[in-house]
Amino acid sequence: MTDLRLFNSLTRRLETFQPIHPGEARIYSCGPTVYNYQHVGNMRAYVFADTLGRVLSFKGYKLHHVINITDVGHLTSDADAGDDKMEKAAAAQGKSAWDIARHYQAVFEADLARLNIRKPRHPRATDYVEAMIAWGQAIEARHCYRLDSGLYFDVSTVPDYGRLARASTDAVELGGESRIDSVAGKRHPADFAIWRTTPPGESRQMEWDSPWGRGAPGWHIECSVMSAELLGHPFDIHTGGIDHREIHHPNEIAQNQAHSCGPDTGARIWMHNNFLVDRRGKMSKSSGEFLTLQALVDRGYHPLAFRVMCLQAHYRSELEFTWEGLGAALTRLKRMVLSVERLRARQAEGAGGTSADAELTAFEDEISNDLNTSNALAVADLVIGKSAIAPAQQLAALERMDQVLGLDLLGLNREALRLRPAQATITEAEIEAALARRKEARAAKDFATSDKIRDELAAQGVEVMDGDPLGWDWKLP
RNA sequence: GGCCCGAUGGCGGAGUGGUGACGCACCGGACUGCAAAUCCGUUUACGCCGGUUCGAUUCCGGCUCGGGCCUCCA
Repeated sequence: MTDLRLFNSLTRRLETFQPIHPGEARIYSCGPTVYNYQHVGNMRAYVFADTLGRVLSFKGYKLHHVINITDVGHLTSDADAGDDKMEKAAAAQGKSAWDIARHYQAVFEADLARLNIRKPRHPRATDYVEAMIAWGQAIEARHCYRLDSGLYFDVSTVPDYGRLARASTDAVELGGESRIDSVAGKRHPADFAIWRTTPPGESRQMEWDSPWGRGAPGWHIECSVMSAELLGHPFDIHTGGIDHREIHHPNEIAQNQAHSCGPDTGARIWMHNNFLVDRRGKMSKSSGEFLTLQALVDRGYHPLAFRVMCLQAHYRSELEFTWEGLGAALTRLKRMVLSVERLRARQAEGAGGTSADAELTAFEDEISNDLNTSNALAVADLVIGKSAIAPAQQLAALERMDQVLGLDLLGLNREALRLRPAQATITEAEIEAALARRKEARAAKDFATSDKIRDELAAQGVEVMDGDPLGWDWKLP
């Protein structure tokens, strides 16, 4: 079996995966704050985390995967002042913060399912507040100090703070002109809140009693606590978006070091996926407009086309989102699915032909090389096109590869990929009726009528496909 | 202002010190009443200037442009 080599952000090099617990792989992936919909850029992170998990399963490891749900409201701007996201959303929608969190968590989980992301554990931060308080108490004496606004972590008390971000404590301190006023009393600009005390006279919907007053936990503490509770420290791999490499994960590491009283970061390998970007830069929720998975579906693009799009690029590269690119991915997926249907029809031909062993080996080599899904996908296409391999063998190989690709290649069909755009003005029944009339006209060699019907359908976004068993498809923008 | 990353054909995107992935589009062919869908086949690239080398898209330096982080963020 090929060794699995993964890029560790901690060392900035490829490292061979060595499980801490023989035969097991334990992964923690930073999940979303559920105060709004997730955009497709967010979803790329989970396609990546899922692919990593699938590769480990493919290689025979028993997988323990956690994607947490941040349902505690954190702040919209400065780390220690400003509005709370969850409470702000609640106020805007006239619901409670708890309802907001439940709603967006449900939508998030449904989106994961539509992308064939296998169901990991989704612990909620609000279920671990007691443990967070206990963690804070454990590290307070040696690593924290109190201010009126809460309990703060002193980053100078742990070794190598910012190692992951490649920033030394000094560099952070000297970091040029600050664009944000820092909280009065903080010993160091990089110090962060373990607990945020609710200001006197105010109250929040989500708040708890603590030794530091009534308030809410800081954002960073939840990942330290939940990963320790659910996976045990140290665990194998911690994943997240590349933005977490600079602030959130260094802080998480600092907390872990403080708690274990040692240099250990809590996880052996830290991995970060790059952003999905558009012409103007990375997608961002705070900057207003953003694309949800549902917006793609509304336009008639199957969710798995987005997964193909993600898989075509390496997780460490920025990926450009365009509708043309999504359309290309959908076309590719359609053709792959069609090929599988064809292979299935030829399965009875017998077992003559070569095996697909060489391709399976090549496939494993690619995914073992820091998850080169781009090349792995190309190998899958190679299997489809290689007629020297017996159809049954081709199918078996594709089924095996799909354990990693997660495209449901053997379960999908062309009809399942034909999604009705939300703005379509014609119903499927009307289309079928028009096609029946067209069939009569063609039988009577009345091509003028036949072509007229076809033009009318085209005007309504429907593409007639006579030579295809499917008969018609939506023409996507 | 500080730190960091990227620049590959029409688009997206792998990868490599020397035989120029892959997908989509395009073009040609098959099929079709004509198209479309599908299948088969072909074409197009490595930002600029130097350096190292027998040879660089790949290594080094500079430049230009683009992006990220420094504030919640996948």
